[in-house]
Amino acid sequence: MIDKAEYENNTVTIKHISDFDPEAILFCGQAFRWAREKNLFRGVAFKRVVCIEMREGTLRIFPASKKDFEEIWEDYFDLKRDYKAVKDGFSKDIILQKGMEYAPGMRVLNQEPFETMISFILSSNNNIKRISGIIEKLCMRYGEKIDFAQETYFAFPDAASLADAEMKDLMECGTGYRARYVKAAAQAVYQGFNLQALKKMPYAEAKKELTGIPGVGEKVADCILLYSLGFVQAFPLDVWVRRTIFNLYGCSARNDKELNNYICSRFGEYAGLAQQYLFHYVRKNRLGLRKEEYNEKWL
DNA sequence: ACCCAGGGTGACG
DNA sequence: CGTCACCATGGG
Repeated sequence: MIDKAEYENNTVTIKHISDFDPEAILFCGQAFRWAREKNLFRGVAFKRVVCIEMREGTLRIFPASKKDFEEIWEDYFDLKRDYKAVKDGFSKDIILQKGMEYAPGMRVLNQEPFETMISFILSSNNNIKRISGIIEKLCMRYGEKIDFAQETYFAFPDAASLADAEMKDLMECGTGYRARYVKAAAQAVYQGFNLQALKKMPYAEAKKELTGIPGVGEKVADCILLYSLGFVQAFPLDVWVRRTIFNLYGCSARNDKELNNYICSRFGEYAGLAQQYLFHYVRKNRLGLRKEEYNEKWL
């Protein structure tokens, strides 16, 4: 848990925060709209620009009022969750232990559902650097202007503006063959598909609803569920995590059903958080590319 | 010239 | 149900 927050000069200050590593949290591939300037991290979310700074165990969030913190950032940064307890539950897993050791301050954000949906539709068969670039161009073309510190930023576009977008313009942003998915998904939301309502459904049902949207398959659905709808059991299976499960864990599942059972029984109700430690760890260290590599390199 | 990147879709068996 | 070519685009 965290110490009580203090509010002063439009800045929220939280002392003695142990499980919070901005670099890991913001650049592990779950969010795409953060930038770093030395020790300062600046991001755009909820149509605002916000900065965070970690110094000697103290986290500062600004500009942010008490109201902003309680209504937005406390949940966005998942500050109500006890990550120590979560990590204790994972401590018997020797591979996961390495992941938690590599980034003890990893957290899973709770982002805006529509932004998360579009962002991960764009992630398919793509890489993180390029995804960020595409999203930035979409924001510049379709997002609301935000003036902050003598500079102009752009909010993530709402469903209406992307639903009305011309394919040619979407392509110019670099979306490639995913342009039609972006437009169709935005149209679905604009015409009433209620992302927030998924929060109240069981995991399987919410996932089924999401996979009905063009460009959203199993993996992207799990990303939306985990990163924006509070389903911490959702376990996005990308190429890295898949390699990890088979090459490092030695899973021998023959199909998706067996694989899901393996993950569920192995990682439990917080599987999605485990996934985040694993993904960051193996991707940054380029582990699990082939069988037995883990043992060769680390044991 | 190839291969890969936080995959999804549609066709085919 | 499982497999597979194809899909834009940029970087190695």
